[in-house]
Amino acid sequence: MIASAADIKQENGMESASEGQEVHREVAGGAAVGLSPPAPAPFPLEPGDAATAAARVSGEEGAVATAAAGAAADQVQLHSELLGRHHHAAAAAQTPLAFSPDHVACVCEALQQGGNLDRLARFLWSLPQSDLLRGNESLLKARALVAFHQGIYPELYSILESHSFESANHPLLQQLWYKARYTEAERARGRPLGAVDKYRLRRKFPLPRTIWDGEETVYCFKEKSRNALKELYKQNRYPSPAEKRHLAKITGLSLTQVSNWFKNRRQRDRNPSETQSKSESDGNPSTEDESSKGHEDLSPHPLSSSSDGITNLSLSSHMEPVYMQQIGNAKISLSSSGVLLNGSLVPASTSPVFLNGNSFIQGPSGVILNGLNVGNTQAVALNPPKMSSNIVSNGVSMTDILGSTSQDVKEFKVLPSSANSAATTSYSPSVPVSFPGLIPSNEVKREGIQTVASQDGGSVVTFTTPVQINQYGIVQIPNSGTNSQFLNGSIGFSPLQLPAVSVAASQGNISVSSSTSDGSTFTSESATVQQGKVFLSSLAPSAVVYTVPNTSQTIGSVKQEGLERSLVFSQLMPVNQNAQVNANLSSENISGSGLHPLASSLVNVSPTHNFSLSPPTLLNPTELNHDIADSQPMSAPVASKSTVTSVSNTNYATLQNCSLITGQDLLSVPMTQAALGEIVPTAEDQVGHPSPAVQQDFVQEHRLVLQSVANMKENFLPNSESKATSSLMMLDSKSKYVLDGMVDTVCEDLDTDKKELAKLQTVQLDEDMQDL
DNA sequence: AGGAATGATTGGCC
DNA sequence: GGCCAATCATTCCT
Repeated sequence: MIASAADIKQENGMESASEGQEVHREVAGGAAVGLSPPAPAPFPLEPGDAATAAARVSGEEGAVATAAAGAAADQVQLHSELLGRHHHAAAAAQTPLAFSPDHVACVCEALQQGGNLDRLARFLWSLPQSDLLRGNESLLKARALVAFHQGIYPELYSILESHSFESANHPLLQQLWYKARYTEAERARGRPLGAVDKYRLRRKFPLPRTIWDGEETVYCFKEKSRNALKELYKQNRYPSPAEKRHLAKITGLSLTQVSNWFKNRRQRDRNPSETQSKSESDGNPSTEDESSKGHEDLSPHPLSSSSDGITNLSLSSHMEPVYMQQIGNAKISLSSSGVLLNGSLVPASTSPVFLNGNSFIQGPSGVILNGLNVGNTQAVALNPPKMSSNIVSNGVSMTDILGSTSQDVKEFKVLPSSANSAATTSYSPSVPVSFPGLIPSNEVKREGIQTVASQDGGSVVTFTTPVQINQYGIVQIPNSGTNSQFLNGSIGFSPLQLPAVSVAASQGNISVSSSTSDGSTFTSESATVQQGKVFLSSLAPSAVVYTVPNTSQTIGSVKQEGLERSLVFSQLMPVNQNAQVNANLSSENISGSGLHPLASSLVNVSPTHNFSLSPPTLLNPTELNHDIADSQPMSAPVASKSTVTSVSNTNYATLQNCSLITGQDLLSVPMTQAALGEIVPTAEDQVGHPSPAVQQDFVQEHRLVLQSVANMKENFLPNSESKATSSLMMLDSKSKYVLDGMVDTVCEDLDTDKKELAKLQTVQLDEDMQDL
């Protein structure tokens, strides 16, 4: 058994859990079964028990079980009973399934969550061979668990190596892998293994790429995480709690780990004699201490960028940062000489800030957008051209987002990292996004100089003309560097604050308006893209499409009002006032380890953030002919601290697939079965949208809905076709996760050579429940 | 195996 | 609750 966090770390190189409680919970949970000493011999299998097993799971875990899970279990019971009668007959293999593979997967998940591997084994035993061979990931995972439990390690290795698992399942499977190796070695040696022994075993038996994103770790920390820490350390040796949280989220580390890192770092810098590794220290003491205070005020995410495929440009009006999501692979170059975004220096030349399509942290001089803030309100790109491993899995660093791409069409995994790390929802479309052409090489020019002044004393970013969006979707803001200001003692740019920008897309047109929501001093301007061109025109300040209401609420340790609040939106979604999106993938609230590793495929969505958008005046909802019938009022408070809404468009078609949400409407999140996995596209160009499993508790109070509006096509997308379907699935009874819905959106663009897949809108918000 | 590098923990202080 | 110094434990390299 894992006895300590260190052990966890040991067992799973990818995992660095510092929070002992979480670790133990993990051990005590689903993983506990898997990690317990394998049964010496296969337990008697009684096919008839499979039903009871499944049923009992839902019953025993009734406290958290959902009706859906129960129903599934019932079905399983029926099925199992049926199979049980005929199991030993040759006909068993031909016995038609009483339920779909999804149901089977659901039951597997439920049984795994329940921790009863014996029953799981019996259930697997009861399944027809054809099902077992089908390759369902949940089934494979279940088989791996059973193999481990039964001590059939060769089979375990074979399973793990034969299928490329979703990254959400990696932590668990990695533990199985290592634990099996350890156990084998222990048996061979006849004595317990020491730390060094285990380490050597890990080196000897590296994880197969099927359960590992390939990202190397050094001392348990991934290099990207380390770089992010170093970058911030250079700017600020004493990050504020908010910054730490953000950093924790972007790095996938726990808050404790981040704090420890800084603490150790400071200590070892103070005592160079102890450690020769002074090299990391930036040797710029002048920027060290004083920067922290200012940071705290400004750090909260003016500009954030999520990894692959999603770019969040924060255009904030004074206290209300707004994240605007870039499309496709668009890059935003703020200056030629590099930009320090809220405390992080971003050399533009060497460390491009990839908004939408690339990691925010790259290279040795990683890019931290908005300093630490990326994490807190981190938007999650759902439509990255290529998805990387997600941050969300237990103990898996969020920085994974930069990493591997799942082969699978859909990869949606949200698992809190074991140590309060950030949770991320990611969605990887199977179809590459063809961004070029999305925005015609025609210029998007912004003429005139716009100066943005922040009322809260924040940084001011002045854009000199022209702002251009080239054919590659790169937004170029010349001379921005010269106008940057040093804020908070930070070197480089202070948080980028821009007027709120509203974007409405219609039939290839993009209208962008920026204005102040609250009488801010920002000059209102609007940009309209028509037929490939973007026109920026001044608008009355009142003409705000996207604004974040001024709320004076402060959440958590964030003292600055509005700083924690951020709105991330894409051109896709005009959102009206009162529309709220509460989607919080909170890792801190729900530690990955606290969750049963087995439930790794489930998505945690916890409510911590919501955003309120003021009604756009630029675009009249009626004009857009939006029709959102399924909208539901949200019970969540309108004003919350941090708000992150991320909607990603990666292609032109996506832009067209806009949804306008009116006042009381809810954003509906397309839910697919992430855990159960198989998204069945209805059309060739249809992209299944992985949907986060919403934490049940949260779902009750907050409905996160991403909704695609079909109506848009009439006005804007004559050729596009979108449809949304929703379904409710309950994934597992124990983990309290609910697959809230499933929405498949299809967008077909006839204007393009290739049909574009509609992208999933995602909302990821994350804020600590603890703060609440 | 030894030692450096690094993350985590402990106890004290403010 | 955060920071510090000291220390322990693990990771990594040789």
